[in-house]
This record gives sequence, C-alpha cells and structure tokens, in this order.
Amino acid sequence: MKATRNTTAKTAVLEVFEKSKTALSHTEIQKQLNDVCDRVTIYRILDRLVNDDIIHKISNLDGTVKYAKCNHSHQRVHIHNHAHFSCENCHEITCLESVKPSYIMPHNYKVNEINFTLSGLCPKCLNSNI
Amino acid sequence: MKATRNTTAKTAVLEVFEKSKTALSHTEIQKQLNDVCDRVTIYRILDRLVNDDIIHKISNLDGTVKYAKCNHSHQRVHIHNHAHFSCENCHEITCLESVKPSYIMPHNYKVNEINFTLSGLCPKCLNSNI
DNA sequence: AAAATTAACGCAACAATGTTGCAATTGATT
DNA sequence: AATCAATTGCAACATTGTTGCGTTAATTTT
Repeated sequence: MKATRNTTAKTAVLEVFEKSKTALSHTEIQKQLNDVCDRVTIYRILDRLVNDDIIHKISNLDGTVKYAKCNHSHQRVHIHNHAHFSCENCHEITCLESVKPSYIMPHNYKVNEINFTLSGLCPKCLNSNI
Repeated sequence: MKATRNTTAKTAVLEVFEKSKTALSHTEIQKQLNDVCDRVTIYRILDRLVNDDIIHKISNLDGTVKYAKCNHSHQRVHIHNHAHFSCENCHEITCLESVKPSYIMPHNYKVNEINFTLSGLCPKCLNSNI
C-alpha cells in the first residue's frame, strides 16, 4: 500500500535500536543520534517504524513512552503480547519475550492489543544491593 | 508518618471520582471541577491520592495517563494487579477488577507493581456497529 | 542517465502536559 | 485563639508531542 523509503535518518535510528538491549525513549534516541536529523524527524520515523511493525511502543507506569525493536521471527500476524519489565532503579525497560500472561476476559469485549508491564528491580539492580 | 489534610479541593476531586465510572485524566478532572482550584493543585492532589492509595494511576498504550478510584475493600497490602480496558473508539478506560493475569517470571526479578492494560472495543462501542 | 513523482525532511511555531519556587492561605493541633 | 505546617495560587519554566509548508532526496518512470 504505502512505500516507505530507506533514508539515512531512518537507517541511523534503526542502528541505534540494533545496538541497544533495552527500550529507548525519543529523547534517548535523539541523544545517541547527535544531530543526524531534526527532533521532529525522529518522531515521524518512530511513527513509521511502529506502523511498519518494525518497532513497538511501550508505555510505562510512570507515563513515559519508549520503543523497542521487534526481534521475533517474521510472523504474518504480529501481536505484541509479551511482557515488559521496567526497573524502578535504573529505569531501563526490557522485553520479556518469554513472559506471556494468561487471562480470562468478560464477554462483549474485543481485545486488539495488550500492554503488560511489570515494574520493580531488574537482576542487575537487585544484585547490587540498593 | 505524613498528615494529609482534607481540603475543599481534595474533596471536590474525590467527588468527581465518585461520580465517574471510568478512569479520568488530569484534563478531564479539571473540566469537571470548573475552577474550584488551580491546574497545579490538581496535579498535587492526584499525587497525594496515589501516595495515600486512594486512587491509582493508569498509563495507556497511547501514552495518556489516567486515574481511577480504588474500590476494593481495604486491604492491608494493596497491589493493583487487576486489568484495565481502554476502548479505541470512545477512549474510555475502565477497571476490569475481575481480570487478573497469571504469568511466570524469570528468576532474579523483583516485581513490585504490574500494569496490565488491554485495548480494543468496549461492549458499548462493539454493539453500536462501527 | 535524466526527468518526474512524492515520501521524507528541516524549520518554525504551536499545543499539551507536567514541574518548581515561593509567598500567602488554611486545616489541624495544642 | 495561637501555632505549625500542609496546601494553595501564581508565575515561570521544562518536556513532550504536533502541524503546516516549502525544500530535499529516494524511487520510479521514461
């Protein structure tokens, strides 16, 4: 339908995701890009990548929004039903690909998407006795 | 420890929550309050109410933040482990008190809080064929 | 390989949301 | 009634996200 182009800015953003093990906010991406492109462009690239199903959006308990690359095998129908972990100490958000919640819904609801975010202490911060 | 006071502004905010069946954003509360108090005051009241465990904060997939009154019986230790439903059509967020996800966590994580938000169509919007 | 098409960009300006400092007010306590 | 500190209003600021528009550049077509 659409024709998404491979621009230098988009490539740069994707490289940042490639390097990062954790989810990134718009601001964090901007810092790593070092003026490769405008702030607005990053917003637009993120929107496009979400639409193209290359990254997904995660909204944290504290209201911050982050993005992470989808590193699943290319499925035809793609639902981000895995959990995310948000560390209260280092504020890193990581995908817990293996954690998939099971639940029972009341009737008459149509569920399209789920957001399952757990927060607490990540292994790194848990072991460095806070 | 602290001494939270019962002010007119706080009472007004609580009345708004009492009347509402759905979760409310700061803006929605402000509109219903009709200049009872300043915009900043509402932010501070919400912070206090969350701290006092009277309301809880819900952050939606789209990044919007809402608050809802906790209408559970007064438990000593209080974890908001129920789900929330966010309608993509009417944008209302409701608590699904009965829906509690079960999941298995990897070791070395300490989970303090969970945020389980489902989005799609609520019964009201589902039945009014969109 | 050049021309044509249009997605993507930069810039500026704006809108929404949340935060902070400080003096004045007011609820609770003595 | 006097005291104390939590709460408020105001102003100013910070952050985050959006929009319009003329220009640039990635693809496609010729």
